[in-house]
Amino acid sequence: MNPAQDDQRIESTLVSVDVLALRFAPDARAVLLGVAPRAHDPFGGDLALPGVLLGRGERLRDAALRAVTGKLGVAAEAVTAVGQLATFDEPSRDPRGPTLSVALWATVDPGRLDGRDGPTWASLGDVPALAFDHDRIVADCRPLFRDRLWRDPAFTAGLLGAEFTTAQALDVTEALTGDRPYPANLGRTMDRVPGLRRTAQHASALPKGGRPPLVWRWDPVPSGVTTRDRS
Amino acid sequence: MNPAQDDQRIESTLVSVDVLALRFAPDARAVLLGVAPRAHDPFGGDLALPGVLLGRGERLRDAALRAVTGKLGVAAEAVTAVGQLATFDEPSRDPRGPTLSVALWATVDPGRLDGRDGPTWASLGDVPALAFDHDRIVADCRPLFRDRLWRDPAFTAGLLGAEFTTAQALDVTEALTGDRPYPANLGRTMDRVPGLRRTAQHASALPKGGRPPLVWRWDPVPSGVTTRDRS
DNA sequence: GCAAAAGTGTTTCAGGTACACCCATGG
DNA sequence: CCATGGGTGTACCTGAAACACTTTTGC
Repeated sequence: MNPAQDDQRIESTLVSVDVLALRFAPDARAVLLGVAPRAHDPFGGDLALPGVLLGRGERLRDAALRAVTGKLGVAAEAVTAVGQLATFDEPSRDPRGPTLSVALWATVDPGRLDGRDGPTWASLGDVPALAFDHDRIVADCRPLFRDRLWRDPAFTAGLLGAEFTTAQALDVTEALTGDRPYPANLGRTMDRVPGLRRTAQHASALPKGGRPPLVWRWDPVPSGVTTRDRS
Repeated sequence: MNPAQDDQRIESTLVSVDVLALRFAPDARAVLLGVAPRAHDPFGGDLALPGVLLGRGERLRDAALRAVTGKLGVAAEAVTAVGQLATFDEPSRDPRGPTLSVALWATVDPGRLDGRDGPTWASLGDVPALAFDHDRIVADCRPLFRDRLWRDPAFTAGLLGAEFTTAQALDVTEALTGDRPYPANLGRTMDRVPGLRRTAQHASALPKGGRPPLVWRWDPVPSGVTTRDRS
């Protein structure tokens, strides 16, 4: 109707990128979420998801890496994959003013973590109270993890690593879906995952005896920080 | 590590909201996508998805309504539901500078459109070339529609209206999934959709004869612009 | 009554779930 | 050789797909 109607608005919203950094801990047999105490107010000292403000022209994945390296102290090389989850637009979610929050997931390879373990890693099954609306973000995104496991190869490979055993796959599945599948059925599920192969190897040395589990491997994938995101 | 590390960046990215406005046309038996010629450069005159810059503190859904009313000339009351799709962060997607694009869907009730049909409605099966990266946005979001149909009640009810026939349900399903289900099977699918009920009524007057299809209705839902989005 | 289009019931098949059984290891 | 735990094969069950058949309309 009004032909002079224009795109321009005086002030634009700030965009923050909040990361749900996931890491599988084989020893604890749990999937951990990276959280860090906030350095400044608001919520100074409280635990929160690592997040940064998105810079002008910055890619979401780059901002996510910045958040994970800066706030969690995780080396960039330890981040195996990054992907998109959802966007939260509640204007009052940040007391400093309206801020859009784009939630991303990132998977961390515990093998590539440098020594000192600065950040707090909370078990996904027992996440402490977090600053801002991060509790809600975690709650809303948890079912999205469940959907991605075994369906999104980048996510799954990022979480489990290039090589893993059936036992570890069982643990991860239990952590993300809530119940532990029968090993036989999970094996068949994994057979249907493109790019995933059984190897002839068996992992030795289980803590308490038992048959050594099969080793699975992703086939060609060059790897690096991969994601099949719209960008 | 560096305790003085700060959230603040000098300049923040602009956020645009681009809307995939869907409308079911019972006569054409097709699902249409709302597109409009751009008023200004860049891409002046080219067709594009309706989009606006997100104002400071503005909700995504409000921006989407602003886009649909302003760019498509659709009355706000005709928008039956709004929801989130994905975020696109390619920095070069807008020649004017880096802009984040949050893609939303909106459903439009053709019955509540005011007379003059300003906007172009393109069949989802035959979308013309669009400005910016909107071709890619449409391509990426199309499978998301398929997932939402019969699973997201807000989306489904928004698209089909409060009351619809089996024949219309068949048309919509075919438009969104690519193939037409057997009427019997679709009926059973709809029986499993929460809130959806068969009525005793039959629609009369088919164009070319044939048995009059059943009428389906959503039960209590107050309606209005509904969405079950994280916000 | 013939064509068109929905609705009903039934068959079939694939997928997932459950489980009984076998195998390999530590003690 | 026993406990532990993964692997193999198989039975079962649910849910979706396909189709024959019936019902209701327009011409």
